[in-house]
Amino acid sequence: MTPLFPSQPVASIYFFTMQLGSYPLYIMGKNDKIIHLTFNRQHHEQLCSRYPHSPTPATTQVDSLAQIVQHAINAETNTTFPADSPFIAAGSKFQQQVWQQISLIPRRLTLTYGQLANRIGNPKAYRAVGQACNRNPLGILIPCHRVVAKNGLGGFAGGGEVKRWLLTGENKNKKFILRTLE
DNA sequence: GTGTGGCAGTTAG
DNA sequence: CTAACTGCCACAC
Repeated sequence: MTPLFPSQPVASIYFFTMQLGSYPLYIMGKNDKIIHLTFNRQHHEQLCSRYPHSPTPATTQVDSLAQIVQHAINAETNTTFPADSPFIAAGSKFQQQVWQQISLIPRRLTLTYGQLANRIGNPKAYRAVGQACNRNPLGILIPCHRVVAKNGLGGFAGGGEVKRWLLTGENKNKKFILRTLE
């Protein structure tokens, strides 16, 4: 499996899962910050096994992070680029440029991989853009589901079904509700 | 609609 | 260092 994640361990971290629509959303927190967010179960399990973490996060911490996601998922635009995650810092220059550009895409707008490659001044790197999207450590907060193929949906680490559901929901101006698991 | 060749960045070996 | 991947694209049928 590809080393998608930084090799250095991160202290004081915890994991929890929430539910968005019918899809599980895996969140990795450190203190009061979200450092990783994905729909991809495999990525989540890799992280769980790689890093020592608290088995039972404090409720206040979980609630606080959940609120951040709940707000971000319905926001018209992303206010700030969440650069404080160590997973962002561990990305290459190219990946950081891609993630930065994605975070500028507002609700109900999509860019193609090619258009995004143009925006970072590397028009032929559309394929590498796809790879960088795949390794986005902060799904939703960095809305990589808004990057699509020129003729079609394109891929999604959490599965095409989730990507399509997110995009149609946004187009209908749906308010997404994040729920806790029982 | 399908096939094919090339693309750039990243990682594995 | 090569080789082998991709969340792609253009262009040809």
